Amino acid sequence: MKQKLILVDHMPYLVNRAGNLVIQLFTRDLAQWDVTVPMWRILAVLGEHGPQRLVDLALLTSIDVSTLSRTVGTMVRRGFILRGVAPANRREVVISITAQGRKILDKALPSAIRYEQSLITGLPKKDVEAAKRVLTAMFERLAEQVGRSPSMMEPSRKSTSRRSSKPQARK
Amino acid sequence: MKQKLILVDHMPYLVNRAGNLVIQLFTRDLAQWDVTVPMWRILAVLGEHGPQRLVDLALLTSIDVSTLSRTVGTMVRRGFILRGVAPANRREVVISITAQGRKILDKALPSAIRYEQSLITGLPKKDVEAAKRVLTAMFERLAEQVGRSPSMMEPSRKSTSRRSSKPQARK
DNA sequence: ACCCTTTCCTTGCAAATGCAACAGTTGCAA
DNA sequence: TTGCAACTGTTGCATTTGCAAGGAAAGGGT
Repeated sequence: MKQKLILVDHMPYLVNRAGNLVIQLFTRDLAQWDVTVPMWRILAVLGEHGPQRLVDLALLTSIDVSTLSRTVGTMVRRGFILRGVAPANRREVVISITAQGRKILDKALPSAIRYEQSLITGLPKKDVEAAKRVLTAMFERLAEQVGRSPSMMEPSRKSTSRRSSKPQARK
Repeated sequence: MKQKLILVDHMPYLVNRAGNLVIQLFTRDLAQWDVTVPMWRILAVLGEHGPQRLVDLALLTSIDVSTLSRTVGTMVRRGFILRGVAPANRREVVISITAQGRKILDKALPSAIRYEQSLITGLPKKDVEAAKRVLTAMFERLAEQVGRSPSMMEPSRKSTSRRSSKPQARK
């Protein structure tokens, strides 16, 4: 029997297309403060949790470490944040928000809240809550899996011939 | 008074991070068929709705037309789909699935369904349904707005002086 | 019939992004 | 102490992706 699949009812599709659009418009929204979404997230996290190492920032913002490294660079240059070295561990970098960064954060924050509102107003509160639960659950579930192919870091085994299950698909 | 914002409760963040991860793992999953996510969507849509013009395909898959054009190119080269010219309107391109494409679709389809299952099993059905409603609603709401600066896709209103509020943010 | 506008697709291009490779540190066990 | 393994961050690089420009075709009014 031939199975069927309705794309507009397929969770992966729904989540991804919504996610893309959400980012896209939020980006525009933030543009008025001359801030990108990654920057915004960094500021928000620093404001919420205080100074962070790069790795932790990566976890808290869901931004790749390499991307983060670069973004942090430009933010430092702009005076939004500081990049210091941890005294106890010289390989660690400690990112903290500056007064100027805080100012930007405070200006952009209402905008972010308004944006979220614009997304969910009119929808049943119950549904929105449920959606948040589902999204969080899915994310956690996936985050757990995500480390299982790209570069495996399993127990003792080290740099063996890492199998390449690259998403690659030839042109 | 200083407002606060908990990132992990912020809908834009939740949707986007989930969306990114969902795509990422789905990409890996599809790699075994040597198919990318955009390709998968194209196949799924063609299988569900039959032959389509490029523009319509763009709407149905939420893929940018330019990206679509290229992806279609590689898929044609691989024999998954056909790109013909509409007899009635020579500027229109009509994309249709081939037997080989159908075969790929049929092979990848169970994988897609399984993947969706892996995302939502264990979660309350009510919540999942609610999540789908919310995601759809948000998307539609955003899609309506998205045409207000970049390149609008509404059938009715024509192209006026599209103002450019680029997401640009200097380095 | 002609011109101007709109539609549809393709292509150029630049920004974003994720992975791999690297280099500097630290931790730990022999 | 020495040496290897793990951790942290940066950079190179290739891929992806969305916007803008371009060109061909169709529509519509005069």
